Amino acid sequence: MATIRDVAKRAGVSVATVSRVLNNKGYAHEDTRKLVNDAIKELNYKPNEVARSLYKKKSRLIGLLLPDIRNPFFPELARGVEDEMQEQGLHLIIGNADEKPEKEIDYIQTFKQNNVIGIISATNHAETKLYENLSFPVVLLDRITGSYPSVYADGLDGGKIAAQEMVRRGSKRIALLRGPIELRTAQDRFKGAVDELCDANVDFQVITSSFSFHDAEKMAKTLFEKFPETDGIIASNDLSAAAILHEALRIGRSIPDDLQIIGYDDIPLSKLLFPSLSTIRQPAYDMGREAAKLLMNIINNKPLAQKNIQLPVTFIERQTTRKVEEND
Amino acid sequence: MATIRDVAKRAGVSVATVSRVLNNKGYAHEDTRKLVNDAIKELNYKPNEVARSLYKKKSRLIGLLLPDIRNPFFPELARGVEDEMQEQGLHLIIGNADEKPEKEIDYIQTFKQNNVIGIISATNHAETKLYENLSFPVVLLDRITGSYPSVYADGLDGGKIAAQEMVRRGSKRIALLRGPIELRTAQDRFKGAVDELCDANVDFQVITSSFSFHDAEKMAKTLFEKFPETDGIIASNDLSAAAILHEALRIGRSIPDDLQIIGYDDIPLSKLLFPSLSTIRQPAYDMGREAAKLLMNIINNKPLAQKNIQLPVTFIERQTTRKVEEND
DNA sequence: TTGAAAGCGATACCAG
DNA sequence: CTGGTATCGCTTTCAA
Repeated sequence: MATIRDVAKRAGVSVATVSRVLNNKGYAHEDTRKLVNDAIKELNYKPNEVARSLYKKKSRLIGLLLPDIRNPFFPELARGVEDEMQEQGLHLIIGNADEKPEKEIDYIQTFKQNNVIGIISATNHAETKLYENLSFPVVLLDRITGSYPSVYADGLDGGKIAAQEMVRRGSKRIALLRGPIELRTAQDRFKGAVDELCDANVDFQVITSSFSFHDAEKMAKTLFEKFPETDGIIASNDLSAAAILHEALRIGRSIPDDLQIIGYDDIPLSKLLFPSLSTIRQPAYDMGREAAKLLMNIINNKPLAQKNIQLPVTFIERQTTRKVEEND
Repeated sequence: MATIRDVAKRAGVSVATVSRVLNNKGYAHEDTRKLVNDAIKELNYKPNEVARSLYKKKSRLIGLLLPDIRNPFFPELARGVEDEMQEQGLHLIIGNADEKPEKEIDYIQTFKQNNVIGIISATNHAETKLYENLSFPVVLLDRITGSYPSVYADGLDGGKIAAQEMVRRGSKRIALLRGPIELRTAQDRFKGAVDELCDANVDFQVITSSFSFHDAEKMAKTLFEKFPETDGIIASNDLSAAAILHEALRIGRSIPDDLQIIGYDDIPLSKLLFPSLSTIRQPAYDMGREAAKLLMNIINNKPLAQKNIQLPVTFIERQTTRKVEEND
């Protein structure tokens, strides 16, 4: 690999000049500029990011921390972040924390050691001390705590809409899944639904469940054993909803006539389920993009319109809910 | 952040000594060693990977290139790679090439510039020149070309098994999906199936399809329009199979009585479909781990038992295929 | 067994 | 407008 020295020699100038041209900083005569640029092309020179990073204590890397790369919701977020960063000439180190704090610590360490200029985190432990004393900004994605800037979807509204749609379509004995207690986003959608259900003339049960694949199946079985009379289920995410749908069909429930299901997230596979899953859509890709933009604004010291960006959610009507007449 | 100088000062030794202790290289008196280690602990010193990397021209980073992070098969591979690397104290930069060569080039550039010590690639363009002239080893994952070491599952056998099971369970008019022509793995499973079907007393049709989410639905619709009399479908991957299953149920086909479906990959969601999807399982997680091990062996100049590692596939019987008596 | 000093490849200050 | 040079934090000869 050619170095800045090679370029300088070839162009017949000093490394300082090359550096200036490279970074469009300080003066450089038009002619020398051309000389340098030609040399750069001829040698196919690319600056060494490591050397740059060492001096400036800043790389062009962003750390992205995901809680569970197997849940299709997160790759979708990642795509949004990635696309936005790419447009800004930045790159991502994606870390999968796997819901384990040790892994998370380990990744944060790596991020630090590689001079990332910022972190976007969607893990479950951002409230803890892990993120303290960092010399670069942190943006939370799909997560909320008091202290960090964040991008998330409106969980209260999401829960509310889910409950409304469920009631409106006639379910009377509803099971409400409550995601991980420590996740503010999970609790928001839960609360939103609870509030709405309390006001409605329906019975409902609460079942606490994790977000992960592994637990979803067991949870689904238990649900139908304990509450066989349930005629409507508001799931905490699409993964759980898929497991529930599967189990419901297995035991011969008729969907949506006898049992309605509403998921949460709208992961790509939701529409491939059969019947396709009615769900509350979180704009995952856009959330990722917004988080990336927010982080960049912070890094560049741009004034922030708002520190916490909330995106709207929408009800996606598919086939696990019954049709009703529209009366707007 | 404390530097090696701080440690040296605190321990009352030179930076050279600290470095030696740090890397267990060269001599160091037991007492000084302790002195240094104490200082390291007290200051909570972590070596600056960037500086290290600049001097040695080697980082502790591995590049992992994925074609499509939204296809759940790939996160599974990634987990395998990640876990193995983590055990070796290495870290991953995951790049999502999105099936676009520009993105791939861009990531390879980033990998180079950040001194990765190796790349594991699962993209669709490894045959091209992108990977030439790299100063570090490349391992292909779920991909095969002549020139690079690789880890993959036995596609010929996979296709063969799928066809056997399909025929054995009584399908007579089979649609065989053929994945992307340029992917050797896709063609292997296709060929394996074709060979088997040719030998059997059945009709079959070939339909070419991509692996992506987006195209799956359209393809499914077309399939049933063009070949309504089909009674067995061998899909090119689980995503396509899910789309086909969805469409089949939508148009009222009875599964598996009237139509059997066999997928490929065994992504986590396959068992959550209803009926749950019979499929050919590729050991994705293990493939990831093996690829990581292979790469490390190459990096460490260990003798290789084999340059190309083929893992076995298995038929996972679920509910989109009919039961038959076992006669081993 | 230890330390001084020369890099690694870039940036940025300061002098000219 | 341009060039010399110290510097970023670490590793590795080479001498002592």
